[in-house]
Amino acid sequence: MSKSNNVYKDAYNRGLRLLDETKSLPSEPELGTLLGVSRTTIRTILARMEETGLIAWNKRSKTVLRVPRPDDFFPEEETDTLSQIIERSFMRRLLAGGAEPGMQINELELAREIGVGTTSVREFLIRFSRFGLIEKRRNSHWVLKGFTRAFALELTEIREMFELRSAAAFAALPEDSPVWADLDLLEGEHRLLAREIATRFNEFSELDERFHRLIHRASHNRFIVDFYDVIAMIFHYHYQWNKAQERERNEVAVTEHLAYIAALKSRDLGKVDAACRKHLKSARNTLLTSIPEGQQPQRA
Amino acid sequence: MSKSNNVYKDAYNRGLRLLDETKSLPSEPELGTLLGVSRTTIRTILARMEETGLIAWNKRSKTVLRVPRPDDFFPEEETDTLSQIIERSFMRRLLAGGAEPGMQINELELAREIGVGTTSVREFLIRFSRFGLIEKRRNSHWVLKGFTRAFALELTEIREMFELRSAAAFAALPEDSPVWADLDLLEGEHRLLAREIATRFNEFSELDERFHRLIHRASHNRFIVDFYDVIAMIFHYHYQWNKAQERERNEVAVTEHLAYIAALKSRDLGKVDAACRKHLKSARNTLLTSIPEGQQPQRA
DNA sequence: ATAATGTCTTTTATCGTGAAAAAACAGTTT
DNA sequence: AAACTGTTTTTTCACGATAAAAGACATTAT
Repeated sequence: MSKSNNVYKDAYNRGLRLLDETKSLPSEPELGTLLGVSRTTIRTILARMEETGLIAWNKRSKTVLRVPRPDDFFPEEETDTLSQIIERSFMRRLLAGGAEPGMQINELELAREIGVGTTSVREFLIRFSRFGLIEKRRNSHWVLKGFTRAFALELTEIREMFELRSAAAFAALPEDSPVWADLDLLEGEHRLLAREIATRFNEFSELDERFHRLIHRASHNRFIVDFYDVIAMIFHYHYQWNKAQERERNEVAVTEHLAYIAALKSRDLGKVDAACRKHLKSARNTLLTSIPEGQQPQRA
Repeated sequence: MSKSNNVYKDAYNRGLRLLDETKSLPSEPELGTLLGVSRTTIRTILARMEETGLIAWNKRSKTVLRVPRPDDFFPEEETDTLSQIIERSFMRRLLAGGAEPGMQINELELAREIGVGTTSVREFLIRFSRFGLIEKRRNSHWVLKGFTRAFALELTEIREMFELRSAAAFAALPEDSPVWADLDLLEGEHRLLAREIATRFNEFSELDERFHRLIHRASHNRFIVDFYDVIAMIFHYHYQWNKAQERERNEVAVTEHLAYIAALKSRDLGKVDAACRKHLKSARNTLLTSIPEGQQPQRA
C-alpha cells in the first residue's frame, strides 16, 4: 500500500473552501503557500477540481465554475496522518482501562490491530516516548509506565517551574514587544468566552493552549517551549476522557486566566507570581482528581 | 543485510572475560542475566566457544579448556549498535564544521554516506530530536538548529533549574536513605582522583556523569532524570571536541564537586545552593568558551 | 526581467520481508 | 519440584522497494 495520499486529500478539502470566496484561483505557488503543500500536490488538486467540473483550468486562468457540494469533499477520516491514527488508537487503549502500569507493549500486535506496518508503530513509539509514559527495554519490548498519580505530579512539577519562569520573563518584556498585542487579543477572546460560557465552554481547551503557549514562548528556551507539547498532549486526552463538571471547571479557568492576564499587564512580578500559582494549582487539582486512584504502579 | 549480530558479538567478548576467572561456566539462564542477553544468544555464544576449543560443553557441564587469546575476541567495531554508529557519524559531521545552522538534513544522503538503511537513520533522527539540535519540517526535511551559543544557554538554564531543585531534594533526604552511602563512595573516588589528577584527569567525565545523575535521581521526577541525557550527550561530545586545558578544567571541577558533596552532607540548604551554583556556573563557562563565536543562527 | 507553468528528479513515508534476538513451550536432570 | 537444557514460536531490527510529495530545472507568458 506504501503511502496514503492524505496530504493531498486534506489540502483538497481545504482548497474547496477557497472556491466559496473567489471567482478565480491564484497562481500555483501562491496556492502552495496558502495550503502549506508543494506545487506537485497543488497541481494534483487542480487536476481533480477540473475533472469534477469545479473549475476551468487553462495555464494561468483557473475560473471557478460552481460552488462545492458536500459530496465534493473527501471523507474526514481519509485526511488523517498515519501517526494521528496510531496515536488515537494507542491512547484509546491506554485510557480505556485494563492498561496496567508495567504492562508490555507489543509493536507487532499494535501494528496488526491498527492495520499498519511495524515501522510506523515503531516510529510513533519513539516519538511518544518523550512524554514519559512508556519506556524501552533495549533489544526488547516497551514497557507502559502508565498514566498514574506519580506521572501527573511529576508533570505538573515541571510545568509549574517552567511557567512561573516564563510568566516572569513575559512580564519583563519591553513595552514595544508584539506579545502585548497578542495578549490583548487573547484577553478579548477570554472576555467573549466568559460572557457565553454556558454554551461555548467546550471551546476553552483550544484557547487555553494558545494562551499558555504564548507565555511559554517568552522564556525563549526551546526546552521550555517544547515541554508544552507534553502538557498539551496530556490535557488534550484528559479533556476528552473526563467530562465531569467541564463547564464549571472551564468557567473557573477563564476567570483565573483573566486575573493572570491582568497581573501580566501590571508588570508587578509579585502579582504575576501569585496569579500564575493560583491557576496552576487548580489546573493540577483538576488533573489529579481525574486519575483513577486504584491504578498503582507495578513491578515489571 | 537485514540485522547485524552485534548483540551476540558484544556479549561474546564480555563472555570471554569470564573464562579468565573460573574453571567452569554457570547455567544458561544465569549467564543470560550476567551478560544481559537472552538464552538464545547465550547458546550461540557457547556453541562458538566450544567450536574454538575454549570450552567443553555438554549439557550442564561447561568446562573451561583454555584462556582466551587476543584473537578470540571479535573486533571492537563489530560490537557497536547501529544507532551508535549513526550517532557517531552524525555528530562528527555536526562538529567537524561546515554544519551551519539552518542547513537541511537529508535522510537518504546520510543513510548512503553511513552505509545503512533509511529507516535506521529516520529512527535515529526522531530519537535525536529531543536534544533540541534538529527540527522536523512536516512531510519534508529536517533542519539543523546547530550547536550554537543560544543552544548552550538554553540548555544550561534548564540544567541549573533542575539541579538546584534536585540538590535541595537530596539534602532533605532522610539519614537512612541509601543515597548517602552512594555519595560517600563517590566522595572517595573523587578524593582518589584528586590525588592522581595529573595522570588520570581524563577519567573525570565518567565520574562527573555518575555524580550528577545521583543528584538528579533525588528529584524523583522522570522529566528531570531524563533531561540529564541531553546534558550527558552534549558534554560527551564536547569533551571529545574540546581538549584545551582539559587537565586544569577537571582539576577545578573535582574540587568543586568535593565542596558540593560537603555541602550536601551538611544538609544546610544555603550551603548546598551556593556550592551547586558555583559549580554549575563554571560548567556553563567551560561549555560556552568552547563554542565557536562565528557560528550565528541563520534563517531557513 | 520576473513570475508563472510544464516536466523531470529527488526525497520522504510506508510497507513487506528476512535474519537476529527474545520469549514461550516442552522435555530432562538433579 | 525446581531448575536446567532442547526446541519452537514470536518479536524486534534493519533492509530494499514503491507510491506520494517535495523540490529542481527548463520553458513560456506577461
